[in-house]
Amino acid sequence: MEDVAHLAGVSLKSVSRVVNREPHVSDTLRAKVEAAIAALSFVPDTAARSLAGSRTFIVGLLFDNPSPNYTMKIQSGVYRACVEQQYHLRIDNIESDRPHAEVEAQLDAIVRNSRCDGFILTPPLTDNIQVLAFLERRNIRYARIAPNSELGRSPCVAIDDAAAGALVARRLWNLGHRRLGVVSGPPLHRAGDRRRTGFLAAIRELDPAVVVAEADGLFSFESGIAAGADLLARDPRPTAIFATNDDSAAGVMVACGRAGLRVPHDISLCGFDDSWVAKSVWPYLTTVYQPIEEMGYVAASLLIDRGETGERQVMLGFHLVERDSLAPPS
Amino acid sequence: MEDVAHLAGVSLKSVSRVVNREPHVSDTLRAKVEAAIAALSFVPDTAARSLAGSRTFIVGLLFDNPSPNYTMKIQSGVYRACVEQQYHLRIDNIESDRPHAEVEAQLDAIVRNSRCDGFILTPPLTDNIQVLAFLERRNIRYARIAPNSELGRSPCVAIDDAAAGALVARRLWNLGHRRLGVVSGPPLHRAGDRRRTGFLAAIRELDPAVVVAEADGLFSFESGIAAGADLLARDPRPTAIFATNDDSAAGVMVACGRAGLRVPHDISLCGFDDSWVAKSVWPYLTTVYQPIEEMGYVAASLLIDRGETGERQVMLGFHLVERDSLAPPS
DNA sequence: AATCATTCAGTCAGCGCTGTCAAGACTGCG
DNA sequence: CGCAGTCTTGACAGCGCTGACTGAATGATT
Repeated sequence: MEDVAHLAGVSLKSVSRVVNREPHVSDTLRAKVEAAIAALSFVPDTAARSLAGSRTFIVGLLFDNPSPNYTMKIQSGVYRACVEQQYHLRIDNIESDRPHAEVEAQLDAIVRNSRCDGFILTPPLTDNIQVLAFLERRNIRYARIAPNSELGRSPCVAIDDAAAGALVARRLWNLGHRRLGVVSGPPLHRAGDRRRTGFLAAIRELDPAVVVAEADGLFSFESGIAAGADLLARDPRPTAIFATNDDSAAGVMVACGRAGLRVPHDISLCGFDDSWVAKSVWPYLTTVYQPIEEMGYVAASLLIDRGETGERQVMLGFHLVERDSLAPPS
Repeated sequence: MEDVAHLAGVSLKSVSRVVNREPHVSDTLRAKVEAAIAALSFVPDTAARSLAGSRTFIVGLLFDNPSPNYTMKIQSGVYRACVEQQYHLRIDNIESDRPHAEVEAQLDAIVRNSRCDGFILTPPLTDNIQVLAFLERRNIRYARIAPNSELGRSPCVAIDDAAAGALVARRLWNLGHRRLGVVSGPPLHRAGDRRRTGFLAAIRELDPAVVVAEADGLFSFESGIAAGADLLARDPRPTAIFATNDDSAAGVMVACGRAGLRVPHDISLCGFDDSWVAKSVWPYLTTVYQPIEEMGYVAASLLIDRGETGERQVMLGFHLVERDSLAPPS
């Protein structure tokens, strides 16, 4: 930095001002400094910055029970935001199903150790009141991804799961399906539940007389097989099934195969997530895309911007990805 | 740290010595300091350590084209090693399929920006000579995961892919299969090729007269469908197929389904990786487990140990995970 | 014309640790 | 018993940057 200051003929502090985009810097000075920075391809030292200043230029990403696909996508979005803003990304893992005290200890170790500027929370951490309270007590900023409660409590980013469920409902309805089935997610997964209730509500609105067959799923492939078998055994048998995530949809597809039913000729099937499974089954799964990578990006941006911009709650879009698992009832 | 020194009645430097496990520290002093550290639950400040010293306590993990599953597993292994050694993990992404100069620029930005103690390289970066040369030119340490060439060039960790291929060959042979098929990986994936050649060599040894049907795959689901269809059309039709990764094995399974063949009753199928796909198909795939998470762990340990321990090249074990896709020929 | 507010640039201490050097306490050996 | 050599501890500067402060110059206000 000294070299830069020398080359530009200004003080160290002025270079610092330019680097940090502080106000009260004249255009000529800024220009000189920027030229010098470019000439020397100067990069400020993160360690020194965080030691001297109050920021650390690190955002922490907290995970729990990583579903590889989801986790990876969130991470790459967060990473992209970090690179753009010259921040670093630190990953940490929490096992939130441990006893209270132990979770607290894990958190404590992480925050002591990493002095992040803030954390990004992914489900199920997102709705873990204990974690939220801990962070608030320590006065640590955090942003949440896909929270299910107390949206105002922190910056957060999500999609409208109920509306997405309704979208699927309308699509199946418009195809002509009147005997519908739905596979739920784990009991505590509120987002999954909102997909289900949104679906149900939309059908009820279309025709209150239609009853939708329901089966319990756990968002796993295996649970999808069971739920599918369950649904297929109903009388009358559904002509279309909405599984609230892709893994269980893949399971339902296996159940269909075992029952001798071909997708989509004999039965239509729709998943949710547009995860990697959707293209690892045959036929390729029609599913709802949710912008997971983008959610990571937005969450990180929210955190880094330090509330300078207005929006604290961001709702992102979603859309149906039409592939090969939907058809009119035969 | 000052508080610790005070409480233990020693100098700052002595605390530093204990924290860094430096030699020439008496047991009594160490004990005093450790007690004080525990009492105050002191955690050294990483920023200050890296500013003052030569180490940064950060290991960088370099990725390219993340296959979510593999990437996640590597990452969690590396993470585990980092936590144990009080290091931090930084993730960075390289797009190595760009032109030479651009890759160089990406690398340059990363090393300038993050001053890591070393990097961990995953395939295909592992065998990218350009990346290796760059790091060496800058005198930056690195460890490689599953390299295919110049093993001695750096610390690295891998499995014996050829032996794993041979293991599959013997298993299928012992089941009684004599008409065999194999699905290869992408042309440049050397590890995949060694699985294939290891398989072929083992069969040749068992009976030189047996010819193995071969089909080209790309490690993708879709390519597996095509390769499976190809193999199934041969005359005589193979009774067992070895796909050199799980994704293509899943594709082969679809091809079998479409051809009206049931796995494993009509045809046996073996994958490789024990990735998450292996349990997202029905029947569950018998496959070769390779300790991906462990490879990440070992690579990070190799990097952090700074060559103090002897082993620079570590070969890890693998084993067959018997699930439901193998049976004697019908 | 005098006063005050505001913008712009610079000085300097110090963030929390480690590397270097030096001094004191030992040890072994002639 | 003395001297070189080794082990153990401490003093202190300084890593590269930023926050708090100071001072000068400019503009706005009475």
